[in-house]
Amino acid sequence: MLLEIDHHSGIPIYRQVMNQIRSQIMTSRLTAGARLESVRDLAARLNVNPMTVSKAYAFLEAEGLLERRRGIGLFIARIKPDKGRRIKNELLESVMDRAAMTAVQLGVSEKEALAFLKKCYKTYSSSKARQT
Amino acid sequence: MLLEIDHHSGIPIYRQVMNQIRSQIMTSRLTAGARLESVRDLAARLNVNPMTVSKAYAFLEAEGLLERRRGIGLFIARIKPDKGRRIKNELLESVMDRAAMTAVQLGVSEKEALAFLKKCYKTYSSSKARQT
Amino acid sequence: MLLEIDHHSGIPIYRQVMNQIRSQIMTSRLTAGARLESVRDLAARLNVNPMTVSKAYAFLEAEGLLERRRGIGLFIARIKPDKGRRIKNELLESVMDRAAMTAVQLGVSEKEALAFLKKCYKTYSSSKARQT
Amino acid sequence: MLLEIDHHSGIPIYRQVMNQIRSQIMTSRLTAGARLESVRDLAARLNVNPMTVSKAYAFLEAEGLLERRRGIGLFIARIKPDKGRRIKNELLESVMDRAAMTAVQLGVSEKEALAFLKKCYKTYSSSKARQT
DNA sequence: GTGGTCTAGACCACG
DNA sequence: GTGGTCTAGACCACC
Repeated sequence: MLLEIDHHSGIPIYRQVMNQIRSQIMTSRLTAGARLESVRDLAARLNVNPMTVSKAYAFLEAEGLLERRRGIGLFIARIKPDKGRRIKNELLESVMDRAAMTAVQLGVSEKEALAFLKKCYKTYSSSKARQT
Repeated sequence: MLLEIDHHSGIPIYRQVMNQIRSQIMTSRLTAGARLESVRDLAARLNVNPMTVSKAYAFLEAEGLLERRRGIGLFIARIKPDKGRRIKNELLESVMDRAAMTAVQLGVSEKEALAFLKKCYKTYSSSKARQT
Repeated sequence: MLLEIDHHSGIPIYRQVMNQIRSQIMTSRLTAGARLESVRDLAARLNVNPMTVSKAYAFLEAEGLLERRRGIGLFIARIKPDKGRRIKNELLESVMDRAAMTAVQLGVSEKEALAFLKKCYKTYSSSKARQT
Repeated sequence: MLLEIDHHSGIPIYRQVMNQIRSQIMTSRLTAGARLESVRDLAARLNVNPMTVSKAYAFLEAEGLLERRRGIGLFIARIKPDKGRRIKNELLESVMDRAAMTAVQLGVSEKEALAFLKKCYKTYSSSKARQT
């Protein structure tokens, strides 16, 4: 599992872990039934405290994205497509909402705003291509 | 000066104050040379701690958007059109960047992402009442 | 706020805290907008580590039952009646389901099962009356 | 012996094994004197760790429901009708107690609680296939 | 003052 | 081996 932690971003580590795992599930890079790296292993790999990883896993479990099998490990839950779409929309909405709000406040026209997003999108999709 | 604080947004209050003042400067609703409300007055009016307002003012001063005239008060700084555009772009870029990143991570197509932003934009441009 | 912790029940303390707060919200003993006891205060009162209380609060916040106001404290969220009812049903269903399952497995008739529940219900509702 | 394990239920596997065997004894599907499957055979058949089965057997033996005959195997113990009824009652009481407590805490009326249990009972008595 | 995050280390239940 | 819980104590941001 590819995870990248930025210790200087100001975003809590456990949140970064949550976001990245959630996004990998949403984009089917992690599929239902797959086993997650163990808490200890991931913690060692990321060089953080096991409790930090455990916290991320616990919240994702509360969200219904992960399932525990006692004494064995944590697995990606099989979720209904419905729910998947809803989570996706919520995530997208929150960020788009914020972008739109800022644009309007700055007096940026709709056209400009869209152009800006387009530019940023291209940057990310190409950088992702490189990673893959 | 019209300012609205949302105690439930999770965004630090001093940030909300900063964002709204900055956006009013950028959109010329506050013009160079105008005097700002005193820390105590604004704090009383918004029903927040004076330190919170003071902090917002201090950061805006550091950004060069406000000018402190000792013993008199704070005023909107004259900024070069160049700088104005740069600030605007920075603000816009940060939110758009985040939006694009999320969209890409979620596997949302460029087209979808743009449509989503468009929808949110319309919401905000029509109801400008709710500002953060 | 009345909270009782049983250190010997085997149920994690943070779960006990969650359950009791959730139930108090559901039964309107804690009403929307009310401020919760601070993490440190509650921890001191229950004689547990502050992180344990914090954990309970964090999960309830993730459930949407609590709201944070930065630097001020945690408050009961205003939730839609809809959502309240759904949560109530989920809680009730899980426990009734288990009871029914056990009864069926033990070969207990429906009539007997209902009579048994009735008896237990009376015990609890009267003991609650005494507490109030 | 028919046993079904649900790896997703969150209930410890050894508990599931215990519950099902106990319920089969209580409902005379397993009768006194019958020999139990060996730990290794049952473990292989359920595809679980032998220690898990062994643990379940050990607890049932401690409860007096099983008898160990050295070098031969485990057998269903002869239990007095009295004791059988007591065990049955204990099991039933624990779940009903919990159900009643939850209902009272949630402010659910006795009538509602009974109706809810009735509904769940019917679900289980019709589809006995899924046992825990 | 408030809550949030992280660490280090102990102990437990489960398989 | 797995994850879960709890503690004690440090540090941070916000008000």
